[in-house]
Amino acid sequence: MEKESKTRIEVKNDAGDLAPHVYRYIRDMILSLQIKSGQKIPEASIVEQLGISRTPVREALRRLSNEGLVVIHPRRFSEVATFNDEDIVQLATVRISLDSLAVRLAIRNGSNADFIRLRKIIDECVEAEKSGDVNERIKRDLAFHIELSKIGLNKYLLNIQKSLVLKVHFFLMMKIDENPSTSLPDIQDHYRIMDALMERNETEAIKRLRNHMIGFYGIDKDGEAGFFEDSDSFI
Amino acid sequence: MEKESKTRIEVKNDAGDLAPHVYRYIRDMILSLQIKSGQKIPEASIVEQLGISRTPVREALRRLSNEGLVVIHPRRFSEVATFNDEDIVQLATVRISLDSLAVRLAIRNGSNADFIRLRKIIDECVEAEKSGDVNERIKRDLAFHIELSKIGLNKYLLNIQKSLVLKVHFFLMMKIDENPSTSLPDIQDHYRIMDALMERNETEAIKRLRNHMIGFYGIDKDGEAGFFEDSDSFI
DNA sequence: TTTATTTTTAATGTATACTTTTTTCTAGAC
DNA sequence: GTCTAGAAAAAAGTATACATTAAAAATAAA
Repeated sequence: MEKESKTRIEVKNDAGDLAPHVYRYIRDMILSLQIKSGQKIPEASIVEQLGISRTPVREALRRLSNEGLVVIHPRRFSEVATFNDEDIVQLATVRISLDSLAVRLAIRNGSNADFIRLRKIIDECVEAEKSGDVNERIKRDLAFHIELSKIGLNKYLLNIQKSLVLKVHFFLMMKIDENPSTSLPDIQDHYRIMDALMERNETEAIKRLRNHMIGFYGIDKDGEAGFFEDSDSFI
Repeated sequence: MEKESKTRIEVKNDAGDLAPHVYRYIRDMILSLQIKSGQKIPEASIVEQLGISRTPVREALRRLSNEGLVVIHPRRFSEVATFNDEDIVQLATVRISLDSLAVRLAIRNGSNADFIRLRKIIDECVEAEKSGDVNERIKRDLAFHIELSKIGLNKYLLNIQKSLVLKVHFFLMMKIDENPSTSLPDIQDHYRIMDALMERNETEAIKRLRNHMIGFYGIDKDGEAGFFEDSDSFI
């Protein structure tokens, strides 16, 4: 009761804009594994937790569905999406293509100041790892990839990357929850990519980026991303 | 009055699912230029046209906003999105990366039957061009790229491509509306890409695909800024 | 005539009421 | 004991009512 009314007040603070709040609320519940894969998300439960009406809740759920974090079964229920290993390979496959593009664009459009900002994000990721905050560790890891796309100044690329990264974030949190000793992508790789970026060495940056992702996602030559070996040919 | 009730009945036919109908209704209004770039889309106008309530209309508008065909100004109004040449260069830049990936995946996962289906789509596009149906001509042209992604069996790639192609569709319709003599992408290129696909010649297929898109959109080989300035080939 | 202020209006955001469908629970048959 | 049928409940889809805000209009002041 006490908690409910508190939340209500907080959400109501900048009313007229409930849906984005609810969106973040549910999204963060999912990313922090307070609701897990396959678990139902009844509109009523969110309504009751936030003390608002169904309208903005439905809007938030639809948006999350669009982003693939929630699956809506019409007239039945909404549930947290499930990602299997095949899904993640598919995600990674697209990400490798787009991150490669991001590197190219970043080298063309990025200033040294941009790259220094990028390096700072890696530093923060290292900090998070030291402190043991896994969620923050993952967030900063992925923030590197997002920032890289930002530097490229292509809004469509950036939007797509955000949407993909959101799902990867959830997947990694899940994996770690299942098995706390799950290894994460090697942060040091990011520094290596950075070095190539600052030298404006596109080929090398892309090569390191691909190794980084292919290595982590375990995509072998027979897997989908095996193609990426000889592909500095395109674009 | 008469028209209103007719539409209402039609929409109500499979009620319980109004939002998707409304989504398609507004989307097709936009793609067919019945509502043009920058024009406002008051919820009330759709409500009145379809004889339904605001709820599913709002849902449809939000979805269109997610897909970038509509811009929602909170508490003010929704309008049809505007795409300038820079936007289209950015879109095309991402598409080239993703279509290249699509070619790789298609060669890896596609059967001969898949490619025959693909060729049929090109044939239909040629038909549409002969018949002078510009909308169908564009639709079939883009259907080729969508089908190519479908063959690759990567759902994330496919979703992204659909979303990008939707915007390109609108942009091309707009350009043709502004200047009816606007040239469209060369259909024959699709046959050339097809040939390489059937030979499972990845390098050649990608090369032809890139030439196809770069040629039309006037993007330089670095995947960066376009050259609309000096190319009257483009619009 | 112009500009500032107030009022009105029109539009969106939110809450609630109503409808329809799906699920759950229970009673009865086998 | 389980299976089926029907009633009851729960949940989502839709419609409508209400609240809030921003634009437009109207009025007042300079």
